[in-house]
Amino acid sequence: MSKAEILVIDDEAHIRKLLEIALESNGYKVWQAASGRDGVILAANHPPDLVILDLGLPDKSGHEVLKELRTWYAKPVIILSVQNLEEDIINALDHGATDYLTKPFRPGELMARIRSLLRRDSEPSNGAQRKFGNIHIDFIARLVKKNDEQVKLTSTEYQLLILFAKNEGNVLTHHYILKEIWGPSYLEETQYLRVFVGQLRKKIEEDPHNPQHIITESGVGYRFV
Amino acid sequence: MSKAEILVIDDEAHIRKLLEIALESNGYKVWQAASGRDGVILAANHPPDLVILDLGLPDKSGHEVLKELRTWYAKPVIILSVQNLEEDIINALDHGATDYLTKPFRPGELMARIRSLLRRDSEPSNGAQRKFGNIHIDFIARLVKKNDEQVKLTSTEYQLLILFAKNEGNVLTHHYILKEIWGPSYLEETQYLRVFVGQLRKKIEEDPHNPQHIITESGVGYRFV
DNA sequence: CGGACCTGTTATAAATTTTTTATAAAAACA
DNA sequence: TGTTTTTATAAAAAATTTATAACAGGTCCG
Repeated sequence: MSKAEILVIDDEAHIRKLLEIALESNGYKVWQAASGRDGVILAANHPPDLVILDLGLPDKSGHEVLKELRTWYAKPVIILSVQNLEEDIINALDHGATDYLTKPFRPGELMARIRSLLRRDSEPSNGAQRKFGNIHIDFIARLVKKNDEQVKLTSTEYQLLILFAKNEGNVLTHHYILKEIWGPSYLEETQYLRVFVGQLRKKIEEDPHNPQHIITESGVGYRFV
Repeated sequence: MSKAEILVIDDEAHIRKLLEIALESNGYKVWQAASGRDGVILAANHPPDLVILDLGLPDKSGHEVLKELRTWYAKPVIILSVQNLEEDIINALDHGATDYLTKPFRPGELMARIRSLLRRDSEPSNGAQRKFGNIHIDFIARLVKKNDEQVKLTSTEYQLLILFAKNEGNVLTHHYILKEIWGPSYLEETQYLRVFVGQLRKKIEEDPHNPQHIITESGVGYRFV
């Protein structure tokens, strides 16, 4: 694999410099933007493999940049923020952030996370398939198998499963799932989600009444494991 | 790390002098303000790493200064008070004070508290996950582990734990917790808190009857360590 | 056209969580 | 010490959230 390219969007010059040094010494190619506007333009002209985005930007809030990016950009976005607010984390994750660090952070930890995200991101593309216990997903063939036998999923069910698979282990909020699958005007249609989660469970769970893969987090959302 | 900067807001010149000597001899850079107004302005122009604030100020009460600071300032604020009024202390803690001392105080104790607060503030609070002894919290995955095994928390229990974790070591008053979790109209529902603290203890404490993490501060609130 | 299939919708049962109540235990206080 | 206040815990009732079935309407396809 050639050098992974990483875009840093941060208004603070010293943070950009710090990240530049750390990232380049780890073999990444680094692009930099000092404002949200520049960052979005740069990302559009030259899509990086990963974005590091500061929430506290001068021109537009990081949340806006994230939202804008996510209209077309699918790769990992790591959020930096001075705050350690659960609310903020949920909000950023709701809008598609992949990971989250609060300043001050240890560069070593950031590097570890970047490695993990890039690894995960390159996995499905080389094999284009992943396994979750007895569930096997082939992204190219758009095929799902449970215990080696093919499972027939409808379009919506498949999208839902892919979304879960991409976020293995994390809780996905109702709002986030609804926004991703049905669109932003369906945020309150939690019942759709229940119905489709039910259908998906019937097809991929060994015992749908006692799900091992799609775990419900009451009051919050679902978690895929 | 470069010198931590500490702002002292106190109208009594001899106290300021005492603190200046004590703090500088401990390697801190000291800023001083003799009035609440000056203190707020100084803090805004040059955000310090920690604020020491006297409650008995001539122009505006220390409570007002604290409130004003807290609209944008997130770092530790240590309250000084001549009186040993429980009410006053609780009020200050309710409004975001981090710790408090009553005059006369021993400089050694103040230094110890400052060290502890600054250390905590510069810790690798990566935001994504933290450890408190045998308790491990992953904010991204919204996962809590006790001794490496997953603990299932309800939404409210989790929020409560996060609030505690964010304020490790501080006393959180009943009012403050209730306001943060249930909202400002639940300030008097202390019983809710008792029930949920009990549930949380059952799940995360080794011995719930002899809690090591969630410590009761009778008459005041709880402290998470 | 008719049938199979999928999505969206509604109704209702089941499960979980929160709130309330009661009472015992512990701590603070005088 | 005895009294009062505060806290802990269990258990109930209430409220909320979730699961599931059923069905209407639309679409696709032969």
